[in-house]
Amino acid sequence: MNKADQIIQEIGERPTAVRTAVLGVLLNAGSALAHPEVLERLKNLGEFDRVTVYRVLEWLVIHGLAHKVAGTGRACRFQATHPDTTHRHAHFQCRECGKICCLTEIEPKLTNLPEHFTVESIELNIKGVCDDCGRHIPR
Amino acid sequence: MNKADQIIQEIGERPTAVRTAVLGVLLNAGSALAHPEVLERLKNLGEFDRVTVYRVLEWLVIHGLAHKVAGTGRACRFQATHPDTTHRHAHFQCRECGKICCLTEIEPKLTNLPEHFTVESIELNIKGVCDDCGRHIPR
DNA sequence: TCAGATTTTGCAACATAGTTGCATAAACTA
DNA sequence: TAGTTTATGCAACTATGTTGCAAAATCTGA
Repeated sequence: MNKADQIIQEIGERPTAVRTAVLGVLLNAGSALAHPEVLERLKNLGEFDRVTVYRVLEWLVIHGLAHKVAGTGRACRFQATHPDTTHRHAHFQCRECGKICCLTEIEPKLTNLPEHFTVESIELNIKGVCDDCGRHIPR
Repeated sequence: MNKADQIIQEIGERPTAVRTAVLGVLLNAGSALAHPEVLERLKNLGEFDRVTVYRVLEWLVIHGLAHKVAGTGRACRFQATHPDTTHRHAHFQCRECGKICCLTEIEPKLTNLPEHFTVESIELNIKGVCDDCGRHIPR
């Protein structure tokens, strides 16, 4: 059975064709994908409506199967939540290629947080130049 | 003389009417403002074109007089850089009222960053419920 | 397994956020 | 003050995302 299918069934929700396909795409991607990229990769798997894909991406986030990352551009990117990524981890976005990836080794530490704020999530976005681009592009 | 005017002159750039007005709005705001909010507040100061305001906001960022914060919505928010805010600081966005404010007391610490990534900026976004909303809205 | 209820999908239209090209206006320089 | 550069305003456009609604798919209980 499909990995994506399995994950959706495990949380007791309906593994429809679109959900399975979208989650599958996210699981296979090495980095966070923007909506157009997801749509592009779905073309190999069938015809899916862009609105439905938007809704499925939101659905995945609500059900904790993916998370939304705000990058440098205007578009949000989505990434499947792997069991080993906790709620508190960092994303790295490359200025050159725009790729976003999880840096699981980094644990953002909060010190001196004002007491009257209730914290629900922490996002640590690091921007710079990634390994690949740093090698190819002399600076 | 106007504070905004002065700041722009100090960096050796032209303090035009729009630039002074926009920077003034950002300086007076307690939190980061999205483009429509800036436009709204500018109405008291005269008629300004929305495209020009977009361009001025970008201009302020390029010249280091403001910084751009990605919030939960799609719109970017802009905040005047105060002398006491360093390049590495945190933003807090309230889930209820959407307000974004700087938390200068927090210093994001990076540990275990992979060596092959060149870091240019670090953004620590904390989401939750702010002081005001936490008091008014029982949860 | 069928009828009705619920959920999901697809389509069209709309909304929001931001960009581009270009002509005019303002500011600067010699 | 004339010419050059820079900034602004307007219109049109692109990108990203949302809403309403009807049709299709799925589920549930008899």
